[in-house]
Amino acid sequence: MPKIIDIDERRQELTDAAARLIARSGLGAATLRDVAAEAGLTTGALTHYFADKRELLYCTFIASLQLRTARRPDDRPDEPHAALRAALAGALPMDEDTRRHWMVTVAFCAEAAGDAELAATQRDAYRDYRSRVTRLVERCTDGSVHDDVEIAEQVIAAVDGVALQALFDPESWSPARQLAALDRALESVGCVSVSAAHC
Amino acid sequence: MPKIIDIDERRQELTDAAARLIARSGLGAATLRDVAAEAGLTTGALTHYFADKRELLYCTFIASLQLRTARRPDDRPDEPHAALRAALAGALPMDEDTRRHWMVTVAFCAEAAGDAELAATQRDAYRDYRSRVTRLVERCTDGSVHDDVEIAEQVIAAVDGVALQALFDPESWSPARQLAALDRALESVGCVSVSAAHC
DNA sequence: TTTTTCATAGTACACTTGTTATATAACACG
DNA sequence: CGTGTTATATAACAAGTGTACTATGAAAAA
Repeated sequence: MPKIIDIDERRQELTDAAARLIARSGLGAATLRDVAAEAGLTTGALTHYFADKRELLYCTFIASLQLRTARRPDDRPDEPHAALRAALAGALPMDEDTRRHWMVTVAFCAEAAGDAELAATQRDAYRDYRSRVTRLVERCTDGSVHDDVEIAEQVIAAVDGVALQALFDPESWSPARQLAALDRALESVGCVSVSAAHC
Repeated sequence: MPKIIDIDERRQELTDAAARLIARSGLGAATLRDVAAEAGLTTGALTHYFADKRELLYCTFIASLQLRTARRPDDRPDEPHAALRAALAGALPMDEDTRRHWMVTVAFCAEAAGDAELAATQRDAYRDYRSRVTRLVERCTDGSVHDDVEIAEQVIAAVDGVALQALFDPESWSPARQLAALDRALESVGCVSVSAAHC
């Protein structure tokens, strides 16, 4: 009867367009018309898939989060230290994709200030991230220490701090420098990975 | 001849109102009318002191930056390690003022995505911060090491990473926990301060 | 007191926004 | 081949935006 369309795919096209626009020109530039145009559609189609602008922003953040979490299942090393390093390196804004995710995150945070539900979403995303990294740390320490959570927090903080600086100063923060900072953080915490030489 | 008014003070009242509004309800809620009303004035007065909304946001960020940098000249310790620790602790969102500054910074970053001048401002602010912390680190290491800048970057990253997490999860990040994370970072970098006991 | 000059209020305007409603086009299915 | 259902486009709307303009008030200086 109806025109068959992959609704999830369409939604992702739209959230992708929103993310692209936010990263390129800021949150203020992400108007409904512009997002629709970026996706090659019009507001009519957009409102068909998202009730609000708020819902669009929410889904854009979630989609960007999943995109960063579940990408490149091929280069996921088995060795614990390498796995930890790879997971953390994936959060650094070294390419266009991770940069975009970071900009979406920042925009989301800026909007979450006055919105308790968005703020809770951001908080839970961080908690998930923390527990995931904690598991990776546990595999490294093999239960020999009792403060895996603290270690995870420390390396997450190191990575996010570097990311925040690198976002607006890519000249000072080449991918190599970002990785070097990550390795320094891993080293000073005792979870040294394989040397950075092979990168 | 004219009505004499402290123009700088007025400007600060307005940027304060803007910062308060941004921190409370997000950047989107910081409309010119609302900012003026928050300061007890009207848009007429606001446009008398700031040409644009952009200039208002810019000055709000700068003012928030200076406010955080140059506050409490009394509790600035002389001992190098304590001085470093105090400077870094001042960046943690442990009270309403620093929380506000962080929210303003996030909002500024979200807007700076599409504005090269704002982005450059954010970048330079970070560079200033980095060189200031580097000087404090130098006083700690006494020239015994050659990578003071790397150490400074590492502790800055640690602090900012914690701040970012603490912003939207204050339940998990009490001031004590934030300070503990800072001390852990200082310890693992070799710049241990006086014990956290006296705080 | 009078004059001058700026601070501020108030208001109007042009524009953009998010949203809603309506019309058209496309396509699966009987 | 209709036909009904849905995707999408178009258009209109009301609200709110930043900005510009004008009028008023207040106070310092003459």
